[in-house]
Amino acid sequence: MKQTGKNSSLGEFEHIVLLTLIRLGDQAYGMSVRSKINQLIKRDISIGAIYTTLDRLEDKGYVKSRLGEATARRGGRAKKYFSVTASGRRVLKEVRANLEVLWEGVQLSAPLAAGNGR
Amino acid sequence: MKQTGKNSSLGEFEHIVLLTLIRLGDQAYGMSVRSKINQLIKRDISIGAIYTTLDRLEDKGYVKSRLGEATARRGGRAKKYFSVTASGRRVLKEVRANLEVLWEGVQLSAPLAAGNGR
DNA sequence: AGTATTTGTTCTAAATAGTAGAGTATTTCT
DNA sequence: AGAAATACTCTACTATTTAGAACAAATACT
Repeated sequence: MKQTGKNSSLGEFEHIVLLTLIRLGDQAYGMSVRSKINQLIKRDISIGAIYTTLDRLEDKGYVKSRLGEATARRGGRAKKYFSVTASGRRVLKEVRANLEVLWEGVQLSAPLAAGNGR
Repeated sequence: MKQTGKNSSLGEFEHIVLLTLIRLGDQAYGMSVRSKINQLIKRDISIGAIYTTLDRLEDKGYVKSRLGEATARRGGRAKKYFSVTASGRRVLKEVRANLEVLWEGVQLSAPLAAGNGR
């Protein structure tokens, strides 16, 4: 009875988006996710990239969405809010655990023992 | 003068492979990378997946390879050893830094207010 | 009212990354 | 020589990432 719960992995960007959604809480929607990512790490992602990822994440059941109402500001049209599901949090936790194992003991910095080059 | 040093990011699996190479040190070659990954995180990757990723990583300049000699054991044919370049370490460092920022303050665990599960 | 501007999402197309597995080389053991 | 073991190559395919134009809806301005 292989309880192989799928290859619990996340694409690199899916990982980023999921974390950002959690960060933004109830203020997470396409545009805000985009600017938050741009703010947190220096990476300018197109808006299309955000939505395709959000959609895929929803297909996988890692996020769910709800439609909001328009706000009273110029162009403030209805937003589509996203939130991370329990399943999404679980996979995030697993990915994190794997990363911790993989990074454990890895020392980047100085190539000390490399035999003084040559 | 945009010193845009590329979108320093790494695919999810590239990330894993790079870390594993560092772990294995001078004993890193296709087959050992595969079994090491399988050992560290529970993930059974095909051998083909390992090599295509290794090749791609080499194209990007994140790893370099050298050919070893055959060892005196049944089937011990010549191995192709891989090592992470300075550039590879650099990108790894950047990815790590980004991940740290993204995870900062993110609390997964208890959905306290979620209404007792379900 | 009519139109420009702004905020926001959809859709489409294309490039990059991830994955499996069969095929090919060697090498030792019997 | 033939079998078994270790290792790498190659090919094909699927999934993820990415950009940007198109579309929608709401307010601001004249």
